[in-house]
Formats: sequence, C-alpha cells, structure tokens
Amino acid sequence: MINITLPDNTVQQHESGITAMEIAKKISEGLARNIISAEVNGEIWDATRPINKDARLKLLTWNDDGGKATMWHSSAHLMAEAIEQLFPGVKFGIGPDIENGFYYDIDTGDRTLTESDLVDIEKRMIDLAREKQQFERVDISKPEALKYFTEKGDEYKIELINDLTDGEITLYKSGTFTDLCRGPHVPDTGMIKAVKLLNIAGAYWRGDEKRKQLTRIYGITFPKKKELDEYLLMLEEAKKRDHRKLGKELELFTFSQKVGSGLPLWLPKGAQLRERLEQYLKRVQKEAGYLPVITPHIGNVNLYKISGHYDKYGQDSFRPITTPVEGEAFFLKPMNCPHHCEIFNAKPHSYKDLPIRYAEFGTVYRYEQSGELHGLTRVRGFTQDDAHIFCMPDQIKDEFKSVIKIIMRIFKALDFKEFVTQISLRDPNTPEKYIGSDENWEKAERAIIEVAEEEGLDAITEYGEAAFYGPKMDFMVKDAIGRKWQLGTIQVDYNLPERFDLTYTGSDNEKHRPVMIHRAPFGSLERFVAVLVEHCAGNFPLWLSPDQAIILPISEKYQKFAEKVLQFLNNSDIRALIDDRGEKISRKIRDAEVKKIPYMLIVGEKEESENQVSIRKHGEGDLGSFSLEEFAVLINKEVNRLQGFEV
RNA sequence: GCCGGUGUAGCUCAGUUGGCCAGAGCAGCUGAUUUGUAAUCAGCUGGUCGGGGGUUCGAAUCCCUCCACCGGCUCCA
Repeated sequence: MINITLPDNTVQQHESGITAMEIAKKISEGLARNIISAEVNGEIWDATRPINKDARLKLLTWNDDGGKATMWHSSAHLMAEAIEQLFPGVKFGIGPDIENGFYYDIDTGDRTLTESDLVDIEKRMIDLAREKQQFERVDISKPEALKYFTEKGDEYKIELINDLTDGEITLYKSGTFTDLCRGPHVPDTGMIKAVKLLNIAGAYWRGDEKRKQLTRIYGITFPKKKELDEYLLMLEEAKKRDHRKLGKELELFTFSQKVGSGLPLWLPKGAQLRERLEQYLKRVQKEAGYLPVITPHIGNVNLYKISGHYDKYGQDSFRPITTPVEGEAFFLKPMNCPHHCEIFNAKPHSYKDLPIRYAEFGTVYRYEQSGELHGLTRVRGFTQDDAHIFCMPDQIKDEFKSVIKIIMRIFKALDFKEFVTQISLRDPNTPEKYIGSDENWEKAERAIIEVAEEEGLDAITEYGEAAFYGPKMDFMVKDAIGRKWQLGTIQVDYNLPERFDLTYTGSDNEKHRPVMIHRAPFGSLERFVAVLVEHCAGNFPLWLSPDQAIILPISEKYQKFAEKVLQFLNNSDIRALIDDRGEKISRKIRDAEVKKIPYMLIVGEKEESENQVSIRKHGEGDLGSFSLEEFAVLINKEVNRLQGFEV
C-alpha cells in the first residue's frame, strides 16, 4: 500500500500502481470525466500513469494551468498526426505547449504550407479527436529510439535523442503518430472539442539562424466550442487596442515611406502627450537630485571604440558619416552613455560630490533589421529617458533602490499593475559575448540580486539577457496581444568607468574608480507610449490626454458663451476646444466619444442663463450641471491625484 | 536578415475566369438645416490600383523585381 496526500492534506491509502484517474473515479465520476493530468510530487504526469510510491497528488483539470498545458501539448501531437496523414513524409522538430496554445515546427520538404492548408488540418484534427485516441507511453532505449527515427528518416528527432540520456527516453503513441516525448498527455483526444490554427511562420531549427528554417504552426484548442469563440472574440477586441491602429485614429503618430521605415513622425497630439510624460519625469527627477545634460546626435567613431560598442555593434550600425576634408568618421549616436562619461570627465570629482546623476532625453539611432521594425515599439530612431549615475561602490544599492522607486511611481501613476521584473544576467556558456572582468561582473550581479531581495521584488532571473557590459534589472510589460516588451531598465556597469578612466578623489586623497548605473524608467518614449496606448485603449489618464474637454454648443446661438467657457478653462490650465460645427448635439457627442475626449461640456440656453456647463464624461454619460469653478476644481484635483503629486 | 502573407481615395473595404471612362461608406469641401446627450439632408472633390519591368490587341487582375506593412523566427548597446 502507498500513501497518497491530496491538496487538502488528507491522506488516502491505495494499492501501489494505482493511477490518478482511478483515484479521481473514487471521488466522483464527474471529476474523472474532467481530469486531464495530475501533479505527482510536483511533476505533471499522465492521469493513467501508475503511481508506485507515496506521493502528493493534485488532480489537474482545464481550470489548472498544468491541465491546460497538458491539453495543448497533446493538441500539438494531434496536429502532427493530422499533418503527417495529410502530407506524408514531413519531418518534425519540436512541438511544445506555450502560454496560449501550442505550436509544432515542421520540415515540409519541397512543399509550402499556406493558410488554406490550416483549414484542412483543423478538420482532420477534429476527426482524429473524435476517435478518442489514447496516448500510450513507451519506455525505450536510446539505440532503439535512434533506430526508430532513423528508419522514419527524421533527422531532427535523432539530433534531440542524441542529447538525451539512455534510460530516460520515452515515446508517446496516439493513433498513427509516434513522437519522442516525455509527456504527459490527456487520457484521450476526445477532450479536445474545438481547434483553431492561428498562424503559420518560419522558425529556425533550435533557434539558430545559421540552421534550417522550419515551418511553425501555432494553434490553440479548447474543451468547449464556446470557449474557443470567446477566445477569438477576445483576440478581436485586443486588436482594437493595437497602438498602431489607435495611433492613427487618435492622430498621435505616423510613418512615411519617404522619411524612412522605423522613423516615427509625432503628430501634434502625440507630441503633446509625449511632452507631458517628459515634463512629469523631469519633475520627479529634479526631486531625486538629477542634473540635466545635453549631448549631440553624433559622436566620433573613436568614442565608441573606447566604449566597446564599436567592436560589438560597429558592423550592425548605420555606416559612419565622414567630414569632407579630413575624413573624420562619426556615428549617429546609438546610446548616450559614452557622452555622459565625458561630461563626468570634464572636471575632477571628489567623493563628496558623489553620487552624480546626469539625465538627458537623448535621441538615439540604431540600425534594426528590417523584419524587426514594429510600430512604435521597435524603431530606428527613438528617445531614451536616459540617466547615468556615477557613484562609489557602497552607494550602488541605495541608488539602485531610488531608481526602482521612480519606476514604481511611474507605473503607479499610469496604472501599470501587471509587469514582470526580470534580473538579466550573463549566460555562463558564452563568456565571449561580454566585456570586463569576472570579478566586476560578479560584484554587479550580486548587487542587483541583493537589491531585488531587500526590496522584496518578485523577480524572475534570465541568463544570457544581460547587456554586454553589465547585468540589468528590466521591467517588462505586455502589449494588447500578449507580446512582452522591455520598458524600464537599470544596469550596473563597472566597465565604462574603466574604459573612460573615470576617477574621483577619495577621503584618503587617492584616485578611485566610480561605478556607473545606467537607467531609463520609460526605456524609450516611443515604446512607452505604444504600451501606454494599448494599456488604456487610447483612454488616457486626464493629465496626459491631449484634449481634456470639448465644449459642445447646442447651436450657433451659444457660440459666444462657449468661447467664454473656453477662455475660463484656458485660464484654469485645462486643455479644451469648441466643436462649432453646425451639427446636432447628438452628432457632436458621438464624434467626441469616438475621439475619446475625457469631458464633454454641453452648453445651451439653460447653461448660459445659469452660467453653468452640463458635463458628460467619456464612456460614462451625463453627470449633470456644474458651475465652471466646480468643473475646474474637479479636473485639477483629478490631474494631481493621478500624477501622484500632492494637491 | 530569414519564412509566409498583404498592398485599390485620408480611413475601412468592393472589384466575377484579364475586357467599355475603377466603385461604396466614412472623412474633406460647398450649400441647406440651428438642433438638448453616440451619426440631419443634398451636391461636389479626391485614386498613374505600392514603385519599376515584362506577357498580352488589352493588366488593379498573370509573371519578374524592388519597397513598405502584417504574423512569426533571429537580433535588440
């Protein structure tokens, strides 16, 4: 007999070899029907896999992430089976479950799969699912596994097997498809009731651009048709929040082929929005002791040779521009840090001066591969809210923490609740990608890890995500359709101070090396605005909204009064305009709603006689009549509250 | 950069197997209407069908090429 501990800590005694499915049946038939897989001592197993020793058991259904993962992983197998039947001879790479669904990488040989093939594959998947195919788990020796896939002619699986240890290799068979797989899988494919293959894309084998590109098909499945419909509807809704669409509709920014791809043009409303973000951060930074600096848009190539950026990115940059007579070469500035180092070097520093914090909204230009450009989130010219903090080693943690405070303040002011804090460290397997001594790297990495712990940040750690000169703490936010973007970043750097020979005089009257912290709370204004637009679906918080109120006269008779109201609002620092078209009030309201203007002020006979305005709030409706003074107080209170400043 | 897809007016889209001057709605302009909480009516303007080349008696429709954009991959100082 073995002891099975359930999540509520009750312990059941069972025969050795019992399965999660059998245990579920004893609890209830309904549960047994819904069970997808089971967590056994923290590992996800097939519900039908025998348990031979004491275990903690959690039964997983569609309501558990682990259950969804199992179902989607099985769906990948189901799709592979369908594809193999429809297109015999294709070879398979990997086919995992992902956050929302699954994919499979396929080598289709000479054939090219297109969107229209997806429909056929979906149909076949549904047919196969209805057969209620069971997954059979087979332990297999390494030589046998190699023999099987050699005979099948699938070199990708052979490569995968060669990296595995003999004795730990399993195959899963379902229907006509057999795959190298560690599982787990659904009890049978009948649970998969709704299938949608979402898109088709190229993907390099093992993520290596030097290797063959396979065809990747992304899909998602559900246990109920209704859930699929809801998911597709949700995707449609998300697309409406896309900053590229809203940016056009709300006249925030545009691109021009004549100007060049990846070079955003900020329209007046977008420029105003961006300026407000800059003003806000300048105010916060002034309080935090930052000093403004300004540097040019180009820099001598030698500057970047000293910083190390030339070696790392010189070939992947815009070509240098040269002076016509002397032939001196200059790069468009791809980052601000080397310039700021030279500002630090402009005069000698005492330890008493530190930390010194130089801040600049610095516009930089980077050559991004054409296929990488993406709206405002990935562009070739952008403005960083950059600053570099030069400090003594024992000041690093405090400075780092005060930067975190600024980032949290901004995220709070803009209601960014869902972000991921990521500690980006070196990849220990590729030391050639990084500059600087191991000792300095370890110091820098340790500082970041300790700060995260001391601040109680729930951070994930990613190896290989560090900058080439130092580790980072990055703040990631998702866009409307779930893509993750890095916004804020804080980086500890021991390297540039050495390369630029930065020094300060310590209390011992000796020269010492400062440490540099690179930081950008927004990251880039372009990307930040993009994510902000998607986050609020274009309904900006009042303090950022390009137009805060629109005055809607009932008819031309009230134009004079409308102008009086406008003047009052302007004097009260409220951004407003008048819709003086000869349209009906309902039309003016509709247009103002579509433009997402926060407040509509309706003025007619009643309002004029009582010197009031009738307020309608965007998305909410009529709030009733108020005096102008009351409205101004209302607005200014809301603006200050949202920005996190004292009223 | 790579794989696949798309490209018709400022925007959203129609344009049958290549065939008469390329269409609609919205926006814009002009006029009428002077309006009470999400679209008043009428008229008009606007496109070398992404650029270039080719096939053809004839190309928005077929082919080649370049560009841009979209979905991924790779990359992201």
